[in-house]
Amino acid sequence: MITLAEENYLKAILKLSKNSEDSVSTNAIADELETKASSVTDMIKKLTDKQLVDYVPYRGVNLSKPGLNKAVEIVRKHRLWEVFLVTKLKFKWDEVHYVAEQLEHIKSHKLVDALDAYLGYPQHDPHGEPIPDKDGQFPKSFSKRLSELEKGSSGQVVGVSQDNQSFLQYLNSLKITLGTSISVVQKIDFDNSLEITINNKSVHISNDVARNLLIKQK
Amino acid sequence: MITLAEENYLKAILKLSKNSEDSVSTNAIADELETKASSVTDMIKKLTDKQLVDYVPYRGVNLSKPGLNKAVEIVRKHRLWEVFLVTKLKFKWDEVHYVAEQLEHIKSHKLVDALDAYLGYPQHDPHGEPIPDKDGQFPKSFSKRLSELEKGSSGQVVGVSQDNQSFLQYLNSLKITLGTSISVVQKIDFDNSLEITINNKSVHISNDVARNLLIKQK
DNA sequence: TTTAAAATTTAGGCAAATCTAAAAATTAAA
DNA sequence: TTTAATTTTTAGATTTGCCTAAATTTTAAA
Repeated sequence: MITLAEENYLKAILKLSKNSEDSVSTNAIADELETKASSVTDMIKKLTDKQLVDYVPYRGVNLSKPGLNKAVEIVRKHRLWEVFLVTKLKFKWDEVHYVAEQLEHIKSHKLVDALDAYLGYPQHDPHGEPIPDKDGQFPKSFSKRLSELEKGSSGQVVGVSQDNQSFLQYLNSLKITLGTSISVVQKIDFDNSLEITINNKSVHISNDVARNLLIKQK
Repeated sequence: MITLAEENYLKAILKLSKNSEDSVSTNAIADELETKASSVTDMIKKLTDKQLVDYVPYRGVNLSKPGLNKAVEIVRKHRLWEVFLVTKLKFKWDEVHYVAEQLEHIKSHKLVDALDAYLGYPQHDPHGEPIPDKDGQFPKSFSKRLSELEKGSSGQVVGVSQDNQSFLQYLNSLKITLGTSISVVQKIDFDNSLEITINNKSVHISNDVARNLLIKQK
């Protein structure tokens, strides 16, 4: 049996793996889970024993095949529940994260598949993030990060790659939501920040924000 | 904060309280939760410290006001989720218990209330058990236990007061489900078992079964 | 009412998941 | 390339929830 704490570690390692090719460091996991590096080392040993990760001391961890499957399954559950909360229970897109964090740990394959069917096999969650299918396959994406767009180009927001509440609330304050049209007016080399236009209004955003906005170009 | 284990204890104590007026004994809780009496004593001390139960050593426990509220809230969540699973996700009435046991611990008042509204404020779960409202009030019941019916009287099954899988599967095998008409042909004093008629077929059932079948008389 | 049986609590331990402080290994800087 | 800073691991504790075995209290039986 895999414990709740173990599931959270697997999910964190998956998330951090997506940021780079390298192995995931102990400190990065500690930051992500708001815990101490020594606790992470302890847990990684347990996950190694269960063959859910591959681990070289001082060199970081990678998810094993079964570990990756498990992590993807948790992401699938999290995002399906988010769809449920927004489309059926009328939650706002910045209110769902905390509850989905709990619901993602409910154990029942039948439940997940029934929920998926009930929701009409959605491919994206309310933040535009892709939902893996029953076999762990992610839908193909045609979006780019806003930070990757050239000066002068434009497109529509189709998702975010981070769903914490403060980020989403900041987007709300900028009047950025799914479907918003954005054009890149200026790219500032110094700090990789951007001057963009939203509804004919000019706004300056940091690279941190631009990197987490997914854009589909026409 | 109240832990998962504590919630399960409160729920067990509430369930056992309904069987009699007396305080709930350590052993009864141990049986209900399939744990040891010594573990129960430990936990009861913690619940006493948190003022969720009143406890007299060697004499048993009772839920305090806040403990009762908490327990009723858990029952409410359990039963609402059961309704969701059966009416929306098309689970069978004997498949929902295990999943609802997990879902009942999800923490979010907004979620419970939104779910309640989404389901149309149901008053009974798929087993016919009453669902307390937001304020913890149970709907009035007009049903009796089958074991309380007189010889010769009859009525319809409107619920069960136990939802474990083996019981529900036994009912299925007897072709007893919600709405089934039952008449009491004979009451056997010796063991309080019953001779009953279901769809013109005569069946013998134990008191254990009769006590957990809720009947509405015409 | 004394004694035997049953129920309950206490004592001492264990595993999971966390922590702090100290030691070891790696990386970066002089 | 040696040293200093940073990262990671180890050692030793703590809390929660559970266990077994022994002691205590209550209940039932003789």
